[in-house]
Amino acid sequence: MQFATGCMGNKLVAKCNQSPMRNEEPRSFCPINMAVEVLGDTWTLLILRDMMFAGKRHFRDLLQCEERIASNILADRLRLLTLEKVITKSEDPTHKQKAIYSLTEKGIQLLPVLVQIRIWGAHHMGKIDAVSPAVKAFNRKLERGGPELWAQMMAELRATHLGR
Amino acid sequence: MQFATGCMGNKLVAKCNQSPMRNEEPRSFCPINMAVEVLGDTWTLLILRDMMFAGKRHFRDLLQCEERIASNILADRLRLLTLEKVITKSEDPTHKQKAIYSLTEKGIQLLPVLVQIRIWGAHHMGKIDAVSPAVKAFNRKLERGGPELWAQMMAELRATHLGR
DNA sequence: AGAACTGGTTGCAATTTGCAACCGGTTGCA
DNA sequence: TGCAACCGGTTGCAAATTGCAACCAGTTCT
Repeated sequence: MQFATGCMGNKLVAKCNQSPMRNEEPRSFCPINMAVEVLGDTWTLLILRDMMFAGKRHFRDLLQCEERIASNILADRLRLLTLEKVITKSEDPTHKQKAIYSLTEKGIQLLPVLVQIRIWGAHHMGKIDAVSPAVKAFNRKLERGGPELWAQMMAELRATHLGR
Repeated sequence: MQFATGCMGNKLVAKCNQSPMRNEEPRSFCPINMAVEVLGDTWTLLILRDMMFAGKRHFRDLLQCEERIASNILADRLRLLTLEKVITKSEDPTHKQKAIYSLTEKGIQLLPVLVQIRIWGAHHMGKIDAVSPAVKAFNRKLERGGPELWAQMMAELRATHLGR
């Protein structure tokens, strides 16, 4: 029990609203499939988006996402991402009850995936007038930037999430 | 009714085992979210994987994927992907009952997304000994290849799927 | 002291998934 | 010609997952 903040008798209970404990065999060992088994749902990538692009690292912040994720789903996804070592959870020194979620190196290396998804989405799904000029400009930058830009962004994430 | 092959009185019935007709508003207009609303489930990306990397274009072929997708789910996802214009469906001239699924330009431009997912999966989820040397070699090639390689692969897909 | 904020949990209804059986038409082969 | 195998699915049902809204016990702010 490394982080026994908060409520509820800490009885290792974990039944409600939770995806399987991820003990099961993967459906196959294809790398794409293994990745999809972690990322392939409606919320996980949005959580990572908010951590990467919006700098959100607290439960309450992540809960405020534009798409209105439910708190039980968020809790479950954070648990799974932690289990998969895409993120880690630690205490916030400034507030006994606050948890800080950080990207691991594994998580940071998802940035190119997110970037490509964003480029594709902006290109093919984007309602032009529904996005602010600033966002549009950043999309263009991402498209032009290429691997070097991603590397730079990943370096920044390493600085803030891994303290390097 | 453009393609009335097969069975069932064509009564436009569509109730069982189907995701919503996708008439609903998106949860938000964020490009990543809009993309995730199309791609964010456990099967869609695997179908696209098989179309892109394994050249599968028939229902029966796609049904044979390693992960054993159920036929009703496959039918539903193909319907959604068609609705989203990621793929198209057409008749096979050699066989009245065969449908050919083709990637659209929108679908082909998902290749970089799939490639990044594959790279990440191979890097971070891969059981080293569970993958053939040929696949491993191709993974390395993808990693080194960069945007130029993707462009080349996309050109090949255009040739076979769009007949250009 | 009380209000507001912290990271969640709980129960329940509604939706989605997965399974297995099945369907009617088409095609290849003997 | 006849029949088996193949074609793209559909159907009904049980099980799992999602979404909602209320709630909780500590902690911090005022």
